[in-house]
Amino acid sequence: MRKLGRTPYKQQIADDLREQIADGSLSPGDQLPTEAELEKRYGVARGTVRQGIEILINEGLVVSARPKGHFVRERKPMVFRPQAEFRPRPYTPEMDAFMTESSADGREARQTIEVSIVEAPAEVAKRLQLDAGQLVAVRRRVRFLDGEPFNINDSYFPLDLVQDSEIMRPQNITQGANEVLADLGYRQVRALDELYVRMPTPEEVKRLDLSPGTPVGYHVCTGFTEEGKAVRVAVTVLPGDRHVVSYERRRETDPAS
Amino acid sequence: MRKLGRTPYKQQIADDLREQIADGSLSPGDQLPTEAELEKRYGVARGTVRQGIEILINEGLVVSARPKGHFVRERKPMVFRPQAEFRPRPYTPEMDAFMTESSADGREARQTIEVSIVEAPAEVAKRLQLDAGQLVAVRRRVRFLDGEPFNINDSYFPLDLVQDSEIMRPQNITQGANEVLADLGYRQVRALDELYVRMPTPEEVKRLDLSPGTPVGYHVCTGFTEEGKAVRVAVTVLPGDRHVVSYERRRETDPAS
DNA sequence: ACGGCAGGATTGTCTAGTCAATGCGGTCAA
DNA sequence: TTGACCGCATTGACTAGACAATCCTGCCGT
Repeated sequence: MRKLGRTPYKQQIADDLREQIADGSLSPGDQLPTEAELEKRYGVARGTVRQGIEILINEGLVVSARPKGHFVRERKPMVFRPQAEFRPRPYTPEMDAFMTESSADGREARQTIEVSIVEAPAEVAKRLQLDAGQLVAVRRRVRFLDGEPFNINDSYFPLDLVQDSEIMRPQNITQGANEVLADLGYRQVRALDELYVRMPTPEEVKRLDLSPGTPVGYHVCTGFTEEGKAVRVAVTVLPGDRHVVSYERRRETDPAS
Repeated sequence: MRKLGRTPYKQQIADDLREQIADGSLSPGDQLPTEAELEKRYGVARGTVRQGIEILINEGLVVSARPKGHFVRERKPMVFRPQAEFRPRPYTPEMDAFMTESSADGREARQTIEVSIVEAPAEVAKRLQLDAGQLVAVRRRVRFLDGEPFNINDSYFPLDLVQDSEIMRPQNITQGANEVLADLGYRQVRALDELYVRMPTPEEVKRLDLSPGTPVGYHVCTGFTEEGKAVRVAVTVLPGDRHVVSYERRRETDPAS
């Protein structure tokens, strides 16, 4: 029992369980066999079993609910549509066909808002074309659905633009921050979206109550006025298990047709 | 040394090292202290040290190069621009300001192509408005940059549309598969992009040679003709450590202005 | 009927060790 | 000089155990 050159036990355990999850013998929400059970079944030490399960946890397939056991993870993403701010119209009809499951219907929505003035983080300063250390206003929001944190949205504005405006008040802005900016003379007509895929920082894990093995989409949106001035940078952190990012595109500048 | 209620040692070790990575005392490419070294430094068993490092590996911050040691991971993402197929024009000028680092300049590009006819996977069938099990043509590509696998792109087409066309040949299509489809009378004018963020499957890990702790963006693009017929589903797997997804948007249907 | 408490099942943390696998550098022979 | 080989440092896999933490369940007393 001490020679290698085979696939490690932990890997085999992970593979077997993953297979069972894939083929449906274990459905989302089901409990996995207990560690003791697997220990017996495979004839290995508990530490090895745990390492096998650890693999699945880090793949986001399993969550542990101590001390009840390990469970197959459930995943129900919600649509995140960056375009909505410029084009609030509904999806193309074809969309419904495969997106009906992702809706916020009947769920209780809520958000916390916190406004402050900070030195622009390098990433933000770069996009707002400011020097490092210049001050910006930031509206930090955490959005909840049914009491669970759903995503983080931090919007940064050059301080001189929004000083004393409604944006500085830590309340819900009914007509939207973009409209307020427009009223101030900074209507955004273009935006650049960047989406990074990575593992969350510990801080994000805490703020969003993420379980291990949950990657996040890190969405940075920079809004520009007609004159090409960057007036807003919105950073959104989207837990991968709770979101689908969606865009619609149309062909432009047809060369033929 | 046997009472808990404190933060676990493994967590502390991970936190300390993460901190050092964040503040620059450990730069990308640097070697971490060896396990033996950390064992001594923290006065814990080697297993505990390993668990601490494991955390960072799963966060994508550290890679191990056995038996040389553990190293701080390097990350250089490349821009992925789904819009390019409909709008090959360059970025907005502002883009350069913070995207210059992400370019393929001077790197050797290559791809493998493999064409086959398969039963449509459920996910694809749904989007192509086919019944489960109907046949589709699929072009599977793995794209390499400097010999390293960079992303996977599988494009599915309803079999009856592309039968005997150039799309069925496992070669590079110089004018692009979309042009071939257009020549066949199925010009795409709209597309729907969906982007899921998740951990890779073991198969994806193998195909893309991903190191642990690398999440992927799972990009599904459905292309529609003028009549609203779905004629193409492209599934792209984007390793998070090697890509930024980018979109440009413009305000439409101005209500005011 | 109800509240609290004890015990049990289960996962979480950790120790102290063994042996395997691997890449690198240095030694030594051709 | 070159190539083969050996040893070493390091990480990888695993064992067998101990004790901690946590939630649930069922019992008991009021």
